[in-house]
This record gives sequence, C-alpha cells and structure tokens, in this order.
Amino acid sequence: MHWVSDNEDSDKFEWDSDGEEEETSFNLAGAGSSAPASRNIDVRVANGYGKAGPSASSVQEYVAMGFPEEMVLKAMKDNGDDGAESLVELLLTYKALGNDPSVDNGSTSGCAPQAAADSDDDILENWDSEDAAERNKGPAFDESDDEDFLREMSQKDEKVDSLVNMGFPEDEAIMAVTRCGQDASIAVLVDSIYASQTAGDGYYGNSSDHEDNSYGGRKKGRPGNKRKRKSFGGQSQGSRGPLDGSNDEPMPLPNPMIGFNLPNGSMSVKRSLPGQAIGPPYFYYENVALAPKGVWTTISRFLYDIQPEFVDSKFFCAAARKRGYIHNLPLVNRSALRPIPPKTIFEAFPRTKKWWPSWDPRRQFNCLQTCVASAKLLERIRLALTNSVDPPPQRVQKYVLEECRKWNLAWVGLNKVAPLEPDEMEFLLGFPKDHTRGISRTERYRSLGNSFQVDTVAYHLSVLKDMFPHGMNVLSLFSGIGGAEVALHRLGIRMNNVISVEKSEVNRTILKSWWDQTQTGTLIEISDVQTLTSEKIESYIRRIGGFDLVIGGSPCNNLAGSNRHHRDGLEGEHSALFYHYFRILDAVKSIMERL
DNA sequence: CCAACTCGGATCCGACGT
DNA sequence: ACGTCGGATCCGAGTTGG
Repeated sequence: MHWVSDNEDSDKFEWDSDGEEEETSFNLAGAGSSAPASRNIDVRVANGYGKAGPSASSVQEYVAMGFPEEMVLKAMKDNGDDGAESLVELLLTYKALGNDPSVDNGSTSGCAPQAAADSDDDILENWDSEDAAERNKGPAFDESDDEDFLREMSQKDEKVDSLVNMGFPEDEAIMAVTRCGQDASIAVLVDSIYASQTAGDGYYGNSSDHEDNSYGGRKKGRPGNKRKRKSFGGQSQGSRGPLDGSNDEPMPLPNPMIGFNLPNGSMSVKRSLPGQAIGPPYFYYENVALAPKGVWTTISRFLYDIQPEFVDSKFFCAAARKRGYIHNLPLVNRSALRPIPPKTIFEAFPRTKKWWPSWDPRRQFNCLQTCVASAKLLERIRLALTNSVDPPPQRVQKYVLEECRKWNLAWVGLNKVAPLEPDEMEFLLGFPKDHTRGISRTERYRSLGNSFQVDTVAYHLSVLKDMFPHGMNVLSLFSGIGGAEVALHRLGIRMNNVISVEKSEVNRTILKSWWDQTQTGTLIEISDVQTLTSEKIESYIRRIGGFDLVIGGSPCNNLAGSNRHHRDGLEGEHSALFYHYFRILDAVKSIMERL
C-alpha cells in the first residue's frame, strides 16, 4: 500500500551538488559579497536596543532610560557583557520567575541564561571559551542583595523597566502597566501599547476603557490610524497591505492563499523592503497563518514592517498547510523543487482511489496535524458504513465526512479509513522517506505535524542557489526535524555551517542523523535558545565569517486555533519564543554590521 | 447563525519498570 | 506502592466563510 513507486525513491532525493566539500568548513568568503550591496543603515539606535553592548559605561545609559541601577547591574552581572538583547532576555526571565512560574518548563528551568551551559553545544563551548572567559563584569556588588532586591522591587517598576528596555517609551510603558495591572504579562503590556498606538489619534484614544482590569488589556484594537513604533523608524506604510488605517486586528489573509507568487503563475508582486530589512543576512520566519488577531501585525512590526507572505501548501502538495512567512528574500526567479509533488490525494496515493467513495469529495488533505485518529474511531466509522446501504444515508455520510476531514483519513479498504502513516506524511511534506524513522510513532506524528512543507519553503529559498554557489552559513532557529535544511539540500545549496537550535532531543537526533548521511558541512546543534547569547553569536560569526541566512519557524502551540487554553497570541511563552527569534536576528544583524 | 477548520491540551487508564 | 510512558477520550475557542 505504498505510494512509493521506485522513481519516488530514487529521483526524489537524489540531488546533485554533493560534490566536493571540506575545502573549508569555515569559509564563507563568497557569501558576503553576493549579498545585496546597498544597505541603508537603520536608525534603531534610538532606544539602544540591539546596539552597543552594555559595558560598564552603558549602565548610565540604561539608568537614563528609567531603568533602576540595581537592575542593570544585576542583569549585567548575571549576563556578562553580553549585549542589550541578552539584557532583555534576562529581564524577561526575571519577569517569568517573578510572576509566572508555570511558564518556563524549559530545560533550564528559567535560570539565568548562562547557568544553562548545556551539554549539547559543548563543541562550541570549546570554540569560544576564550571569548567567554573575559567578559568584564559589572561593578562588583553584594551578591546577597540580589535576590532581595528582586523581590523588593515593585512589580510595576519591573514591568515598566522591561518594557522600556524593549524599546518602548517610558510613558507608554507606565500607561500600559497602569491600565493592565502590574500582574499583566509583558506581552499583554506590549499588546496593550500597540493597541493604544493604533487606536485613533488621541494617544490613548479609547482609553476610555480605562476600567479594563488587570485582565483584559489587549484584544481591544479599535480601528484608527496607526502610530509609529519608534524603534523601527520608517513605518514604511508602503509595504503594508491593508490600506485603511490598519488597526491591529486584521492582517487580512489573501484568498486564495498563494503568497507573492506560485511556481507557474506569472504574476509577481512588487515589494519594497525597508532599508533596515535588507540583508545580509537573509532571514526567513515562519508561523501559522491563522494566528489570533493582531499577532501577525505585531510580528510584522518587529520584523521591519515586512509584509508577510501567506501561502497554503495545498498549492505545492496534496495537503493544506496555511502558513505565513516573513522574509527579505528576492521574489523573482524562484523555481520549484523537482520532482513536482502530486497535488491530489489520488496522485499521491493511487491505491486509495479504488476505495474512495463517490460521496467523499476530498481531493486534498487538510493540514496535517500532530495527532491521529484512534483505532476505535476508525472502527466506529467502519461499522456505521457496513451497517448502511451502499450510498449511505445523508446522516452517515455527514458523520463520516466530518471525521475524515477532521482526522485526515484516507480510504484504504472497503468501508475502511485510516490515518496517514508517518512515511506518507513525510512524503507529503517533502521529506526523504524514513526521515523521522526510529522514534516512537506519536513522536513522529508530532514532529511531522509541526514541520515545514519542504516544497513550499524551498520555492521561496530557491533564489539563494545562484547567490551562494559556494554554499551558505545558516542559523536555524527552532529547526524541528530540519525542514529548512532539507529544503536547502534539495535545492542543491551547499550548507557549509549550520547552527541549529532545537529544544526537542528527538528532533535534534533526526536532524543530526540526516545531516551525517547527506552533508559534509558542519552542524552544531543547540538545545536551549537561551544559551545562544549575542556573545555566542558573535563568536560564531567570527568563526565562520557570518551568517547568510537566519531561518526559523515558531513552535506554535498556542497560536493555532485549536488550542483554547492560553490562546494568548504573543503572550507568555510565545512572546519569549518570538522575541528570541527577533533578538537573535537583530543580534546577528548588528554584529555583522559592526564587524 | 451555522459549519468548518485549526502546526492542541488535560486527564484518565493500562502497561511496564522500579 | 510508585513513577513514567504512550494511547484514548473528551475537550472546545476563536475565527472565517457560507
């Protein structure tokens, strides 16, 4: 019952380009030069975010920003001289420890970042140990005070300071805390500020709902014209799709969801990137398209106001997968991966045609998810059908179809439906056969359900092939099972160095094992994104010359529609994850600019 | 309003290991 | 008697599109 005709096996993943290698793992000479040249220097400096690392001298800078000296010192002490991003990081950690212990189930249990020198990246530990050795500590001060001061510091101040440190003006931060309450998470506050900024001309136009207690806060974007988020200047209204004073809510999804263009479509969208968005490095960020209101607007704002490209993978394969991608890649001269994958169920799995009832109109699968139907459900369906006449009554049809759609069931026998096998999912998603083999079945489903659709991503990345004939250095965040890496490989793009951050151990194992089979470059896997400080980033950059591509998808849990509990948009853990992406990208940009 | 859809989760239960 | 693990079941919100 396999879709694998032998040509699948052989053609599909027999790509060229594994020629020589090893001349050098740490050479990306060619890379930098081919990148877009002119690069307007951005003006994000204003708030100090992402700029000059806070050496002792910058203590005053932060103090001047309204940040308590003790906090700065504490953060620097814990953090080393590690750059503004890490300070933000640290503050968020403080915040998490302070009011939301449940948030961090992370491996490091929410301790200060450097405490978590985890075993996975010890390769690196050796690399830059010398750099790490001499970070100048902040002025010495009494350790015992630290904890006390943290507790004593009023939560409100802490919140305000965190916001200020993230680049918000102090007055806005104070307002947000006042409105939402000091218990509100940072992300709620951020959202609140955004909502205010976009709510009409009056600065806090609708702050008539001042009353909203410590809970609401967000979710109240009223139409109005947008205000500037100063830290990212430009406001580049041009790239913003929605014409009317785009409020926070609607990042309207295109219909059909075909992105800027499709492999065969001739239409090409003109897109002008804000200066600060232009690489190097190129970056590529992915997330679910159907995120809660305002999330995409927020993400887009952080990512230099670039308009997201929303694409449904059903135009690339036989399964839907609605995702949004924010990237600064060129849009012209894209090319699709070969072989072109089948786009209908029957083409993908010919054997199902025989059993497919005429009253099941599905020709493509819905989004492949991380859970599969239980055997009992399948049995119920089978019974319902065998107890019916041939064209079953409407009621039965409806029931069966509902379940089939919900669980992506395929017809595999007379009156018999079944979930896709993991290897069938691999196929649909563009991975090599057996890519995820070797881990438990549920884990395979989970990993696959969270991954890229390779053909879709590869289509976007295909423009890189000619730009980097000698290969690329890639920073891959939240890599999962390596969708990005597989996409690059299938495009015939050589990966000289890949630094990959992925929390799940099984996923790291999968990527590593695939890498060892197919690649000759260097793969470094990091398990905890918190350990990827800008100091480390700089060390990597010095080592390998720079990153050509920063790619990542958000692990999405709470962003999808199916999750009712804490569907909090960019709150809590997710704010942390997205901010991690942003923080790291921003650090890479700053460091590469500086060097 | 209803229907469809969504990169899910909390809980319970049984199997298994200690 | 416990803890862990994976499977099964019941959840079900918010948004979109009709």
